[in-house]
Amino acid sequence: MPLRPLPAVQKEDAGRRTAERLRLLAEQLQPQRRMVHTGDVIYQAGERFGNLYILNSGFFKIVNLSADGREQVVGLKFRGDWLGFDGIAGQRYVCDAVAMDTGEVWVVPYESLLAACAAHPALLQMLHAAMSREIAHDRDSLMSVCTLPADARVADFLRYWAESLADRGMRTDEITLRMTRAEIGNYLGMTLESVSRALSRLARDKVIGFATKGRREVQIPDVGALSAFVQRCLAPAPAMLQ
Amino acid sequence: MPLRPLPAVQKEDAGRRTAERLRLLAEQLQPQRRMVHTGDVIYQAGERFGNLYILNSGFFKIVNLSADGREQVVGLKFRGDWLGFDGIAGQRYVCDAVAMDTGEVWVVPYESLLAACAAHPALLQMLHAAMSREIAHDRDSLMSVCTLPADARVADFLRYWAESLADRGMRTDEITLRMTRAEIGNYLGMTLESVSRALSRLARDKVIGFATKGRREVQIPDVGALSAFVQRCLAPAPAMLQ
DNA sequence: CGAGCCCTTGAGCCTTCTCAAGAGCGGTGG
DNA sequence: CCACCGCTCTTGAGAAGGCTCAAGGGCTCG
Repeated sequence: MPLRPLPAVQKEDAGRRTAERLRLLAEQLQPQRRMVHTGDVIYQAGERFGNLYILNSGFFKIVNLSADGREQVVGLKFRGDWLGFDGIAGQRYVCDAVAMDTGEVWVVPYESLLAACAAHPALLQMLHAAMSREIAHDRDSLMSVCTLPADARVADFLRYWAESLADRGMRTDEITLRMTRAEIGNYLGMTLESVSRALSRLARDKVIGFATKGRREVQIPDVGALSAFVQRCLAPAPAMLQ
Repeated sequence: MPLRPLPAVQKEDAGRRTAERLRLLAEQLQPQRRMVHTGDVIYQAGERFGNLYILNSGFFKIVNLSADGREQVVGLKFRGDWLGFDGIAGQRYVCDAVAMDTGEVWVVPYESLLAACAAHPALLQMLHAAMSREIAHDRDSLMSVCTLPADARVADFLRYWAESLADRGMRTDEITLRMTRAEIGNYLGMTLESVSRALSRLARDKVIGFATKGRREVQIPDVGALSAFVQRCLAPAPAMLQ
């Protein structure tokens, strides 16, 4: 039985790849840069599509709205991620993109991006890779929500957040959740109380720790322990012997 | 309160659009055509990426596999849909694509597609629109699973299936589910028993009907009734007065 | 120092899952 | 032709995970 994701070899160059990609994009697209602050909305469902956005720093959440008023966080975006793909097909965005922190986004008019892609095939490759990654990740999200019990979902969420940071060369031993319990619960399909209980259990099991002040900072001494915790949730049989 | 999706005006030309798109693709890409039968696997997780596929007829399911052996249906594909986007980023497919019926897929080598796109910008537009649609739909799936109770999820699933057929100009008053209760449950994050109970309830409420023989065929006299049922599930207050 | 959030924790309830039994349908072989 | 087998589906009863409701504590900011 295969038991570990093992996300390929990339230790010291974590983040360098992202930085390199961003450098290339900046160079070839010369995008307009725009500072954002917590709560800023970069685009909104229903708004006419025109730009894609590249996140140079900060964090974003993507919020989906249904016709009947349900509202759900369906994605999280980190440095190097693209935003706005959902708008291409219908020429209107179908989600809101909301900043969860101070940061900088690059504005890339879709039409001029296409023009640039025609000249630089590597650009097109990056665009497609970004869309592909988003599709693959959305599916993983769906699988987590569908197949994991609540506690494991929270653990997997933290693992995902930590790994996203690690991929970009950022610290993961102490991370700052940019979301309230309610937002996390919304993203994971559970209530804020359940999120809180799950975090308490993770802390009790020493899989995570809380900083001295505030429960927004989470210490993750070992990301692998989070994966192990998920596995433990999936194998309910305590396996008394052997 | 906005209460109805109202998916734009497209009655008699439903399906014509799809057919037109396919005609264009066939013409410009001259793809290799490949017949498939129920259970055939077009590509598999881990396999080296090279081709995208366009579904000309039949139905596919996309199955995601986790490192620890969980398996989940994360997508359904109908005529005109593209398959294989998940493989672009990592140069390996990360899902299985499995035929649920006899059908025909067109094989489109990614590299030659890019070459064709360079010559025909409309092609690139179609490619991006397909990827964009997939991203938007994956998010809707996540929202359904996260925000709807079991019964509503099943109703919404039927609505989605019926609308997918309608968009392609196919009948929706009587549809044949290509999936077992177990597969539907897996896709929706619930057990097969819950799916069965939900379908029974939908039938009892006359929102759907079952054909004389076999419970695989579902009669949907009015797709709108499915949406209404979803709304009813969301508004638990019986609203006794007024 | 008080107001407004956000978070935690408990108790009871409800939806959904689990386990189990049985029916319907289709295929196979005696 | 019919008996049998395997698979799928339905339905019930009981268990349980997660939700709802409620109370209380901690931060932050004015």
